Amino acid sequence: MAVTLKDVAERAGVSRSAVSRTFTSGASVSGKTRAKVEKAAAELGYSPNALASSLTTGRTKLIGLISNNFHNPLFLEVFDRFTRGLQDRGLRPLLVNLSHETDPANSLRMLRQYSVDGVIVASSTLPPSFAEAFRNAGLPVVHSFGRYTTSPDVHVVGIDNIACGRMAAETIVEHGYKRVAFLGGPETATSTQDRARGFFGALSEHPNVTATVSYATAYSFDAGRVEMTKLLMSNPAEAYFCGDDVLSIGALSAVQEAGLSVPGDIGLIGLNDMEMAGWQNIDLTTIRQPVAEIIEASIDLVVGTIERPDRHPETRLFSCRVIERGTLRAPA
Amino acid sequence: MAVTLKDVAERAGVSRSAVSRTFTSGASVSGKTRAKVEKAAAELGYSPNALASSLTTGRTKLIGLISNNFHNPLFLEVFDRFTRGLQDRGLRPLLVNLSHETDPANSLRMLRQYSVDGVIVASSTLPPSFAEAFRNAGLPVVHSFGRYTTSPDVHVVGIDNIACGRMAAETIVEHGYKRVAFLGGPETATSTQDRARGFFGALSEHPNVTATVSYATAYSFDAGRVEMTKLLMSNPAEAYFCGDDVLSIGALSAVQEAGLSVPGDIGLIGLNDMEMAGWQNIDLTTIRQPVAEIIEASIDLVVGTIERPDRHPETRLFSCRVIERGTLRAPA
DNA sequence: GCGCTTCTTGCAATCGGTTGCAAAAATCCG
DNA sequence: CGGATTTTTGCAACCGATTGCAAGAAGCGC
Repeated sequence: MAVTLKDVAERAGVSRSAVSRTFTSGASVSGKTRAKVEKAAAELGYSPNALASSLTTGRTKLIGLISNNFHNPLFLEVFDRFTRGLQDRGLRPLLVNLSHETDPANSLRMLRQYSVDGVIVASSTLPPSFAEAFRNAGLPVVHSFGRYTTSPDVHVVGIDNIACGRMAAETIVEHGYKRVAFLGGPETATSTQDRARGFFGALSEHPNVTATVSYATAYSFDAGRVEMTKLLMSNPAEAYFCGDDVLSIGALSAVQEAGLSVPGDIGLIGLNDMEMAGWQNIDLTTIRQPVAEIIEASIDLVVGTIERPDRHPETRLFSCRVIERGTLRAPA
Repeated sequence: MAVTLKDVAERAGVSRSAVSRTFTSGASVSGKTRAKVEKAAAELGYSPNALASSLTTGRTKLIGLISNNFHNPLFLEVFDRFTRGLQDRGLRPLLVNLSHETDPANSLRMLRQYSVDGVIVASSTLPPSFAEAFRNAGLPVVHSFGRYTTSPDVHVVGIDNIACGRMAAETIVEHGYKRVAFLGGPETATSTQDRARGFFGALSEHPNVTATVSYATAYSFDAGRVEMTKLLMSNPAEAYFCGDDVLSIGALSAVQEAGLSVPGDIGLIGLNDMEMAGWQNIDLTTIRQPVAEIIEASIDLVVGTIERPDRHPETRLFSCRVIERGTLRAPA
């Protein structure tokens, strides 16, 4: 069925090596035979079998893309950019959906069976040990949207969640709020922990501002809505920094349902700047995470590590910035 | 670096064939050698190279998953379910992001290079010819969310868009609206064409209801918002059937910005029932597309066709149902 | 035209598996 | 226990490519 190297060689009247060489750049072939081969290949509709060649070259150009964030709308953009970015460099994403699994063993085995050249872990909730398992198995790996550590064992690309927490605090204070709060995601998520630390750290420099904290059970609309509904029942704060955008939108919904106005009665600021945050009927003030840059850097790093496997683990953090929309009142 | 069949064979003191056979189910191996092999394999941490074996078996267990819908939030759920469903059957999704390309040639070449066992085209906007190109190349293919045709050349799984259009019309009429309209996606999208046909077909049986039509430039929030803003400037209809949910939400935003009330002044009904439609601060009445069933059927069909390549092309349509929320007023 | 260097080319081994075949071993049965 | 049958096993060829090597062809300078 499929046309192989041998078919082309026979048709062109040359050896199989000659055909192979015309298709690998930098090999020595005369113009004459190259022409013959290309003609034959075109007539037969030949394209080389990448898997067979991977056997000898040791490169499959397959990249394992692992994620457990299939419910965060931001990740549709993440997958879009990853797949495009990888394709542009001639790499193919082999997608692994982690769902509720947190043990790397299965994914590791599977990705090794397919001899992926490298692995990208795209998740803001998986622990550093997850990505490390791949590095320990000798696979180039990058943890995107991962936690910042001062001495990483694997490449990490993402944002400085502590700095983001600080930025949120300062923004809220600048807007004149005095009684503020952090409405985090799950308390076990490292991103929530870091954002909380930054948030309260910055507030400690503003003794006239009081702050409280609570945690939603998930980074989800419902969790945000439920938690905010609860908060509204007893003396809520004037402004909330929410763990992420989808949580914020849930909280926003709760506030509106309670008949209160945003930002008049209650201010909100989110984090991510996912697409829906900009929808005019949501209009969420938020902190933008530079997704495109994070993904570009992740791909660069994994490619770089494939080329130089001993490359030293590196952390690349990108700075975020506040996107002012309609859920915080005008600055004081 | 990697441990191979040969290493295991040597360690276990058996032939390479023996090792291979212990790892392929249904092969003849005695309990004794199997035990020796498994022990050696475990000690060495061996797992067979799927790509190498694909050379002789002709099966890679790789499935090309092609899509160009990386901006429709519904597709995050689609990717979630596809990747999980494929994984559960031991298949691996090789994701292809079509972006703005509509020529199958590149994807086809690439997927053949990787000898995928089958292809799933997940797109509501690509023409039937796209999927057909794969079938013509001898690859098992299923078009998910594709257009219904009476004599398909490839498997198609999706919904009956004409029936959905009819359902939307009848729902709007039952709710007592007399001046209604269809706000479609791009006029070139087959899904929009079919929904329009069903919508106006059903309305022709209600001579006392007047209907108009217009088209947004894309299935997107902005396009919906822009088009609705325009419509509101001159004698808008009382209720709109919008091409899909994200378009509907854009339209909803435009109506709210104009200071009109939904469903009091203007009614809206969407299509898809994506997650955000159920968010309480959106609360969109819409027609639910049974995504889970569509994806299950798609996977079944592609697997079935891999097993029996001559299988006759089949169309599987799933019925939709109205999800009543808050953007249509109570029935008359 | 000759000797030398530089390019091309084909052979054959190899990558990591699978599988048909025939020999060897184990099992069955009377 | 012996012969027939069934199971297990290893050999060797093969899947579709790449690549080191040595031989052959071309190109060079004089």
